[in-house]
Amino acid sequence: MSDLGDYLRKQREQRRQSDPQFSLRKVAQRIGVQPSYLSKVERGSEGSPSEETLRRLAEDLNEDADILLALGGKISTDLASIIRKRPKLFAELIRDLKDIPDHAVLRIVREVRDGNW
Amino acid sequence: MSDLGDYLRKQREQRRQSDPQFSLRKVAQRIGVQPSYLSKVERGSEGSPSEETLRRLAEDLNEDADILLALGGKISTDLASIIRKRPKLFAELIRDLKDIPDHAVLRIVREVRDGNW
DNA sequence: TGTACTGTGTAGTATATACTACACTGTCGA
DNA sequence: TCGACAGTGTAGTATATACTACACAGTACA
Repeated sequence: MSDLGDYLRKQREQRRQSDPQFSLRKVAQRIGVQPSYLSKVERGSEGSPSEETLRRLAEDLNEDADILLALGGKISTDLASIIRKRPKLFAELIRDLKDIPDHAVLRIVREVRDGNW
Repeated sequence: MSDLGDYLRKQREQRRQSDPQFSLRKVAQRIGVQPSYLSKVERGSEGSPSEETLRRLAEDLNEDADILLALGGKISTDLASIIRKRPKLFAELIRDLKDIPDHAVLRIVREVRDGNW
């Protein structure tokens, strides 16, 4: 039911196979939430955690924060703030890139990185 | 104090000079909010209106919705959803574009549009 | 067999969001 | 001077968000 929940449980269980420190309760304690809450999040019977909590989860599970945030229906505030500074420009770009395949977008990323602009 | 409020008031007042239908009360009625609420929004003594309300405002004032949303601290849900579908890719791209000047970003937009990818 | 874990269910809560309802005051033209 | 506008101030509200607190049942191992 919940993409985020399924993903989190899968990753945590995997980690848990080689390290008992990745029980639900231990993770919950490390990231600073109640185990019952994390349990509900993993089973999708709760809305998405806050950005802060998702970031702590990402760090603890060694996952990419942007991915967890996306699965939780959020966008990193630093990205949002970059976009908000030039809303028309980024709106145009992002909508244009909507249907462009990954490899082509990656080529643009590489071009930008190389300074070919 | 409020960028959004200042902007809205300025645009509305300007429109009002040539068309009395742009009084605060008239606009409020057309977009479906109480005049007192719009008044507070324009003076920045209220948080940002919802995306829906900002969109109606943009339409009524003939302004760009992405700009009003940005001033209101929001990002269009359609953009957010495009990003969330490929979070790593877009996160990387957007962070890389953070300090790239407008004209260079525009060149990329044009390239994408021309299919040079 | 007990104690030390595991995950889960139920109920409640503080804070924020996005407004409404209504009364009030001021201005301006007829 | 009055009626129809204009904008504003105060108070209240429904809903969502992001959790907590605590009790409970099952499993394992010493």
